[in-house]
Amino acid sequence: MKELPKQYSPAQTEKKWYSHWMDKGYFKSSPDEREAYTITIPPPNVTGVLHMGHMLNNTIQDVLVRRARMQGKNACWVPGTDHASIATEAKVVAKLKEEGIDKNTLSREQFLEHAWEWKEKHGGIILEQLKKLGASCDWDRTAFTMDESLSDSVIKVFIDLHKKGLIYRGVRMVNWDPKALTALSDEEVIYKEVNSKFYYLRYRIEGTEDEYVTIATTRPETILGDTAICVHPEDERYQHLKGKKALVPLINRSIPFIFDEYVEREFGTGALKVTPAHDINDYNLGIKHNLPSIDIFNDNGTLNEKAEIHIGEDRFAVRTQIARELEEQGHLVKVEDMVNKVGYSERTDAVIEPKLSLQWFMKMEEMAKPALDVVMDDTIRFYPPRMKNIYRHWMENVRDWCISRQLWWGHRIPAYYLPTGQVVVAETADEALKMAQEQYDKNLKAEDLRQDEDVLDTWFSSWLWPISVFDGIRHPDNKDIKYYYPTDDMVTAPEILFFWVARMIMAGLEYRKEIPFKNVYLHGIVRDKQGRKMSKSLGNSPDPLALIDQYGADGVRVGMLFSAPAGNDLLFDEGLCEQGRNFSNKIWNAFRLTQGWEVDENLEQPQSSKVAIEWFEANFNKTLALIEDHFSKYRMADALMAVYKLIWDDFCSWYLEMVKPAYQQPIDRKSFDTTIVMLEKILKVLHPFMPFISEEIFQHIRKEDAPESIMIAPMPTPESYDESILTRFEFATQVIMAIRNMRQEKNLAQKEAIELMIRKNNNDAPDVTFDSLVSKLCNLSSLSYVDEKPEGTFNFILRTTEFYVPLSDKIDVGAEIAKLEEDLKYQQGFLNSVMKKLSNEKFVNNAPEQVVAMEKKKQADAEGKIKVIEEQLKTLKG
RNA sequence: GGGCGAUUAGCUCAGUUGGUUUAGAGCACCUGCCUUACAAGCAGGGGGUCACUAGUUCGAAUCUAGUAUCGCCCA
Repeated sequence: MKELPKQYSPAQTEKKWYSHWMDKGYFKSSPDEREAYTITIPPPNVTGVLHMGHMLNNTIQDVLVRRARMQGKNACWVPGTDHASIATEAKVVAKLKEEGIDKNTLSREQFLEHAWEWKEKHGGIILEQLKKLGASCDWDRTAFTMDESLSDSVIKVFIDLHKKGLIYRGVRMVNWDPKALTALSDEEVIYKEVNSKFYYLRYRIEGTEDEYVTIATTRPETILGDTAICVHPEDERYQHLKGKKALVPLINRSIPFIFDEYVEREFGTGALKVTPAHDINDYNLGIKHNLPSIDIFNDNGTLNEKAEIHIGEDRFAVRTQIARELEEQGHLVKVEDMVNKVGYSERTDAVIEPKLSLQWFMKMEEMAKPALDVVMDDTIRFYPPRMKNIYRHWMENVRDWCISRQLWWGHRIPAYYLPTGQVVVAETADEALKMAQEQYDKNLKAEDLRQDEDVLDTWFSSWLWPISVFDGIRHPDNKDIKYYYPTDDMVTAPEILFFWVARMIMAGLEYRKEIPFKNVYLHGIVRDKQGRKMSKSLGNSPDPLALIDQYGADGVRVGMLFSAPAGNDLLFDEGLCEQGRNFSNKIWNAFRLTQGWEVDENLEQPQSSKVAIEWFEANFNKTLALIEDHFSKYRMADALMAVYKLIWDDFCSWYLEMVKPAYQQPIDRKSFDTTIVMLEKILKVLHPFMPFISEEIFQHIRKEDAPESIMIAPMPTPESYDESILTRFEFATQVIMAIRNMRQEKNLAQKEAIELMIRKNNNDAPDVTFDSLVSKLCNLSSLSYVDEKPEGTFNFILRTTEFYVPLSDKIDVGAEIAKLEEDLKYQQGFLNSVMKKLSNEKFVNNAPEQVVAMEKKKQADAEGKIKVIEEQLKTLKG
């Protein structure tokens, strides 16, 4: 016998098998005649590190891929990363700053050198971490959004959409990040509730000495950019202001009063300062009323010369100072505390400044429609389906997408400006020059053209991901794209449903005339036990790699999945990883048990083992069908729970106990071989969830002719089974549990053999199928059927069958009677509820036949049982 | 303010088109066990007016309306 440790230790095993799989190339996929199963990874940030969200996301994908592979499909999981423009550039800028280098002193080329250096150093760390988790990605296909083929695809698509008129340049109010010095999309802005001050300021009315109008604002520094004061046209308090002007405090600029129903009379004083350059609503008002825009901020959030005062100072410093100055000069009426929502940059946490600027936009309306349709008609299925509603709401209210970013790291916009301000869009500078010469001026030279300084939003490359990783934009007919596209499953978080999933669908329909994936599985966000999002600042996120060290990758995978019910946010609890580890250990010890058995070739198979096997096979097939059903609904936690119970409860607690030979006794050949076959089957079912331990044990028990690895072994498929053996076994377990109970109550050790007598009622024929098993598990010296109630025995009743156990203990008649009476009370209550239904004519007439029949059966069962109990009571009471 | 969703055992959640022994699971908890695979274990056990109110129905955790509380998205 092999030496096997009592406790399973994952560390060595996991390393060993992962490199074995890599060496054998089991993760690789290339097109062939088999059915393809494809997942493209939601690309994590290239310079990021693994967090709990990735753990969950990739565990789910690996389960799906491994399962598909074992089902005989050509499974391909494409890994990769995205360049994360803002996040990466911010990190590089910070790193340069530490080294004393200011980004502004570098040329674009110099900066990009630093950025690529950073990417080479940190890029891909996260992919290495995924290997620790067991991810079975085809690593040869690892893609990066700034790889040549993916970059070319982005540029090609930009040019194509520009030609189609779907990309345009326009002035818009954008979310400006003064720290990153770039525009952000709406989705990159996080609104937080903060405690602010509400300043009531009075503006003198022009041409008067002491007439004022009071407005309220949370941003007093922006008065320097005011170009009007707006009141409601029906507000009686302000009728006298028609045609008049007010003077902006401190700088005494004269601004008109305007009247618009936009103003809420009840809010503040009912008079609103209008700063079109710095507020989206004011901007719209400004357009309507033809107001000038005065942009008082520099890009970095300091004030510029248009502010007239405090030039060069930071907006927040100015807020404090200006409040003081306003007070000194008698313009501050009062200050109130208020809570309002302020936008913050998701990446830099800077307060967002609404700012007018010239940006590139993509029209969304036209593309959104078909992308909405394919989801609503279930061409693409969302799991959970309720996400369809949320998707629809967004797609019906979609706004144009601001795709330019004022950064260097990313895909530079292929637009070239002529000295005259005209613009040409072309793949290369040469082509741009040619176009410019043809369209505008044939004397133009290369140095006359200036390429746009900005890069494209990272999502503008990731929306092509399912196509571009197979190079399907540049080469639409290549073998890979034709074989793998559309992909099968997209596994991601609901927070990027719009950023990414919606846009991938648009891109797929636009460039392949086909959906990018068939199913979208949206898993929840990983939160801590208290329901808070995991974040660095809270420090409430465990280190995933430390967890793997502690519990094994298998254990952590189980822990993640257990906490992930379909589509809900999950409250992560380390205890679940511990449960996963304990599960590993349980499986390990089940395997150990079988390895300790000595096989006796001459031994005949006992009846108890024979029926145990029959039962387990039926049960196994039933569970397989259940697991398939869960998978078909993407209910991973439920599928795993079914596997967990199959192994722990059914295989370990029942089956192994049933076939286990007595201490130091040998086992017969037939039972042993079948047990090993069973073990192998359940390991296969387990493999997608716990790839390492299943491989380790599989290799120990593998036969010569078996597949070389469990990960390429065929997944068992459910076969038909005899349902009745399961119900009959169910009754046997009740008998066994009742006897165990009795032993415990009477303090009777398992070692002491007992007698069992059974009396059937209602002329029922005894079912002896599992008698041998009951005898074995309960250590019975004899099991017999009797017609008369024996004297001086302990007893229990199951359904209408009576069981008697003669014991040397004195019987406490009072206690027995009490127990029976309690049972009787319950049965009578139950019978009552059944009779209530059956005596209701409407029920009998309206309910389906089956339901009525079932109730009648309940009635008969209950009556039979009551009769038996009553008889026993009569005997006891004597 | 607009929309979406939720509320079932101490915790996290299942409960399919209303009917399957007067509601299930895992964990936690309680009791007894170091019984020769596993104490990272074994054998048992307790625990819920299905948020509240009204309605539809022969029958409601399930359908409808209202109330309360919470969450998410958008403005």
